[in-house]
Amino acid sequence: MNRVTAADVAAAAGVSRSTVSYVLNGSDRVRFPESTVARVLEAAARLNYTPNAAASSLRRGRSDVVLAVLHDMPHGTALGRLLDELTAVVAAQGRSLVTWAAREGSALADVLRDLTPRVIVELMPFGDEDRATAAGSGVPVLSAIDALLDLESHVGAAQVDHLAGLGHRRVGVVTVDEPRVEVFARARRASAADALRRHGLAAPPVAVMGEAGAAAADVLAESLREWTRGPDPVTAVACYNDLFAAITCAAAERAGLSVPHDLAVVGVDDEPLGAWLSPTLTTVRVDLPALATAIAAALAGDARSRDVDVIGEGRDVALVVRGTSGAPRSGSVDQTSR
Amino acid sequence: MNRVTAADVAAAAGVSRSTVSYVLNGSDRVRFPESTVARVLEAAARLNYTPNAAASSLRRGRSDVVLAVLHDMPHGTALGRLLDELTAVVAAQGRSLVTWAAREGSALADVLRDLTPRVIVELMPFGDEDRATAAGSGVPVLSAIDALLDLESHVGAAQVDHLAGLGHRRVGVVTVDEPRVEVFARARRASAADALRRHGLAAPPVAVMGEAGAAAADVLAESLREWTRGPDPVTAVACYNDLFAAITCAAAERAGLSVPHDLAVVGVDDEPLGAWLSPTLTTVRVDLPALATAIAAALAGDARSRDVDVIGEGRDVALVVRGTSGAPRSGSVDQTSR
DNA sequence: ATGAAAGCGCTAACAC
DNA sequence: GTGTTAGCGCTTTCAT
Repeated sequence: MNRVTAADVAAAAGVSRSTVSYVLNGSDRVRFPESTVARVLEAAARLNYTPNAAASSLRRGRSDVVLAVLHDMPHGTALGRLLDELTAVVAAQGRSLVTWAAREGSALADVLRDLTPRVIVELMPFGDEDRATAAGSGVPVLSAIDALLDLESHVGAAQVDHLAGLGHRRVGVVTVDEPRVEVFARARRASAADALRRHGLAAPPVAVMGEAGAAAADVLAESLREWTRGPDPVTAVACYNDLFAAITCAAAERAGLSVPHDLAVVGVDDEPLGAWLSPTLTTVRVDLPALATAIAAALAGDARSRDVDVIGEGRDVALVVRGTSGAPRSGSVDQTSR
Repeated sequence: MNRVTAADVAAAAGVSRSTVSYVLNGSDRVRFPESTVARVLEAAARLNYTPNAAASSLRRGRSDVVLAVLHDMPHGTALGRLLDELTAVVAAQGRSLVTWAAREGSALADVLRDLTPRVIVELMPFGDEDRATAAGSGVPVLSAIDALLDLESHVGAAQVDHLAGLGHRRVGVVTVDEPRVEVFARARRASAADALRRHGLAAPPVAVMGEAGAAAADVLAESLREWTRGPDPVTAVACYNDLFAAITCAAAERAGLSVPHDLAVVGVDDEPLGAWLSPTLTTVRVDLPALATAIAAALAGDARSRDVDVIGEGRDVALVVRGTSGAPRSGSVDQTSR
């Protein structure tokens, strides 16, 4: 099947190629009589004409493709929700959002050889090389990193506010050691630590987890035993995400701690499965649709050559209170009254 | 910043535009002296030259973009694994895989106006409209649907084989009513039913679930009570995926059934969180990397204008045996001996 | 109101 | 070996 070009449509409609272009692009500059428009439209439909995207972007000097870049980190459902929403709002702008997952060994330069997007949306922090590529390519980069970090900075706070509100005085932090999410993990635990300070509580003990493999719970159980020993035991844990919250619950059981009575656990991301753990998982849900909208708005404002930072709103973080969090058992040791 | 073109590089290197093109594309037809090559490469690097993808695909008459199409169904981590792997193998072919999520209201035609991929990979069944668009666009479609269905047809069988092997004689099925995954859900439950027949067991009672909302477990608990009533109770359940398996476990508890003693439960997808449920979730893991490789191989064979079906291999399905599955309690009622 | 014509940046056949 | 040249299909200015 030979591709149908505008010339074919023009011939079929008995007009020139430029008329076809005008009619199809609905230029405001020129108005064509109904009959001409109808003839062109009919011919285009009959021949199943699809404009050549490459020719069109070459001539216009720009494309209507928006490229969202993330990496191959096994991500939960949260990022999927963000991408779905982003796809929709970008589509509403008459552009197309496609996603590309960077991997160890694959460079942004590769995809930019095959595709010149109108703008690149940075959803995961670029490495130095990719950053240089993006900068040199002349394609504007819309970075969502600051917005994401802003959101993250409320995540740990939401966890701690909830736990402190329940009366917990010693809170531990379970974080993850994984380079690709390091920046987010750091933001989450930093905001948790900040919140603890704000509540006048001690700095948290931190357990840094590697792979979420089978041994993870044993390792963590050891930390929990240590944290809960002594006169001033940890009674609550703020976890990096729901997966590690689930592991923490399993670790608690192995350490002989009952959740939530001996230990309250709070995750992040509101994974669907978390609602069906027993006890059901208390978690922090981030409002990704709102972030998608913010990104889309920045996109509409059309970052020229300078990067644009989306400013997320702090309240786009909501606690989902379920079974793994409750008040500490009969007050802390240092509260002898009552 | 004005875009650097091949002409700029040519001027800087003191050669013609075609030489630049030849050198950069490494044509086999012509061989240039080291010095020329070096000069061109140096100039390109120094000017930070990026070829214009649109011009290049326009001229070549094709692009090196592969477009993977799926829909906005909230998918688990399994599909993410598939996409990551696919991105990698496609990159190894010197092409770029980008992903586009179709949504209610957004059409494939929209993205094809902004992007002309070399081939479209159909990961979720197209609707009639998108199928027509794809066909009319002249872009070959590589459908992974048949391969996915082939895989699915082994999923239910793997669940049932495991359960029958443990001695279960009455097995129920929990499936989902969601148009976007209907074809896969049907394949899973059909293969479970087939397997039961093969084992000489009765056709399964089927619970069709809607949303995985809070009420889901109550609804399902009612079904479980019914199934386990009477002389020939259901002792095991094959679930659509891990989420519904978790809901089934919760429902079992509400129905006063102990998992796995009164009821064995098997999921699908090997969601990371499933390993931390209690009891830990037995599940079926599908070998997506193998599927990605198969798709990539078909891609390399370069579907001309006809669609190509990837043939998946049945053994790319593996049972992950964990805590929710065990032998039925002291044999079935009809096994009076022993 | 419509058409002719000039490229967008690149590739590749062909000439020198 | 290297340069010249002719478009790929489209948009858009400028004539008519």
